[in-house]
Amino acid sequence: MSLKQVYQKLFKAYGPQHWWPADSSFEVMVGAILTQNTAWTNVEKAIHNLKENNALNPEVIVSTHQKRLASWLKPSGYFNIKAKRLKNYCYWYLAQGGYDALAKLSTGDLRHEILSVNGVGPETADDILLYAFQRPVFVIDAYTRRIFSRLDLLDAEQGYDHLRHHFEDNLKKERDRVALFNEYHALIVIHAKNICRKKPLCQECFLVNVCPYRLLQ
DNA sequence: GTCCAGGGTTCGT
DNA sequence: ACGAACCATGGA
Repeated sequence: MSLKQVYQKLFKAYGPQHWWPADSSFEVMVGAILTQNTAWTNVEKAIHNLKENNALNPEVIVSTHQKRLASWLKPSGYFNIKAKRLKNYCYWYLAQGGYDALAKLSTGDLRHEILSVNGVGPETADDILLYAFQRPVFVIDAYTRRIFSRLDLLDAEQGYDHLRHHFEDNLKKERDRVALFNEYHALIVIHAKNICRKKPLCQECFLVNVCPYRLLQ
């Protein structure tokens, strides 16, 4: 089975996911940082708090005391470290001249820049590149490793960039890779969280043939 | 009560 | 290279 075929099966099974849910590109970036190692429903509460305090913009975030910012982020967990990371990101974001200035950079340069922010690692950076800057980068997360290694479509022990390039190169010829990668990552996540968790047969990976739901056969 | 989320990133060893 | 630390919230 090819990566393209897996995508087609996922799309047929679940349909379009309309990611990333947000009112602005900045909200996408904030969400990408806050969702590190935490459930999305909790991130929504934290973003709600920011909106309620008119703080969903980089200027307010950099000028808000970390303790106060952390109190708004509390529902998303790791609030102290995330307050720090969010401020780091916003300080960098403003120093770079904001969205329009950053959007002028090549994808490679932009990725390198984003990764220079303390608290932003490869997955968060790629979320931002793909969902906020519409760049054709493939996001690798724990689900991607688990599902595709179970299918023997990748080696889970490989490093992040190796796996990312594996997907990007394999899908190089596809049209509109931004839309494709956008939907693909969302489908992987939705598939992983929705199906088979209670079923022993497909606890590790829901894409194998034994999956009782048979969604992907 | 236990487990697990769109579970990642940094820092110390 | 590997483990530890960071953390809230609710549904299964």
